[in-house]
Amino acid sequence: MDIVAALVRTSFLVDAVYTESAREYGITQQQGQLLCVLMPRAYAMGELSTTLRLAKSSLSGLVDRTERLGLVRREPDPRDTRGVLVGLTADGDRLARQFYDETCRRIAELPAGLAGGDRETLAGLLARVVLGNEVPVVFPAGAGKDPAGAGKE
Amino acid sequence: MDIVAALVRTSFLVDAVYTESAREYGITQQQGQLLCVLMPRAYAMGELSTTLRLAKSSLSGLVDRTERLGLVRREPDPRDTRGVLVGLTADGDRLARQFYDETCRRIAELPAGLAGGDRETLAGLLARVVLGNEVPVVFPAGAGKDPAGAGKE
DNA sequence: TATTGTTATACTCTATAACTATA
DNA sequence: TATAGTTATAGAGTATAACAATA
Repeated sequence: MDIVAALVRTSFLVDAVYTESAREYGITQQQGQLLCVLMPRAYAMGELSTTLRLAKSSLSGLVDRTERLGLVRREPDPRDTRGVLVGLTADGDRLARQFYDETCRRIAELPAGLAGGDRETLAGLLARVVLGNEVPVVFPAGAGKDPAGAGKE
Repeated sequence: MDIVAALVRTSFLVDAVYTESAREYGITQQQGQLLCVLMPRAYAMGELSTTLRLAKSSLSGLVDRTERLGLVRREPDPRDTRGVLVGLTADGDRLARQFYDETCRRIAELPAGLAGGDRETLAGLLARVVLGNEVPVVFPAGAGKDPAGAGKE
């Protein structure tokens, strides 16, 4: 298997786990991703649009639907009257942590067949790929409480 | 960056490249994936449903839309009167090869910052992850003509 | 005038449930 | 009765273009 097929099929696998986990928490993959991005802090719509690589109108709709679930909230941006800041509600924060922890747990199981040293090597190489390609932080490492089993590995 | 964040962010990155590439060929990511799966041979709807992890009605719609673009074709299954076989049309085969080659080229660029040996190591470790988790072959390695620059690496 | 964000509109994607036809 | 697919329906996701309000 060449590097391209390996990357694409790994991506497909991770995506399926992420989607399935979100589903079990009553949210969609996109909503889960939004919650994870917002875990450390509130974002302006424009920032979110860039981070999630979505057209701004697409993001408006995503925030609308997630707001309707009571998971995020729009607040005025004190530094720009035109803007809004999107942040987690108390419910959203609780769900985000649960979803994040559980999803970490499941994804951490994917390389279960690798020995500890190989997992370290894989993590290091992927980190270099990610950092070399300006990937926005859609999934913070070690945000919130230490996710079970995924903290330092 | 731990292994979980590395996997999720890599997945996000690969997904973005794949989607962008599809877009430039006038198709969606899902249609592109369908075309790639069908490159080696025709599939029954049920097989496709399993391979792409889609509900069968979701797949019916996807095939409908892709058929409307003239890229795939439904044919009766000679071995089961109830079933249909979905295969590429001549146009679909041509587009699939172009899309596949170009997408391979772009994804092969993602680990450009890694030395050849490190790329080999990464490919090997990811292959073990994929093979250890029963990922369907959504993106064949080396199907059709040798994709530029992604053949043996 | 440029930027921030929303609305209007039109697709695509997805799933569940009900259905048809064949095995 | 079980299986292969389709249809009906509903909602989520996405983008482009036009718009409102503020910088």
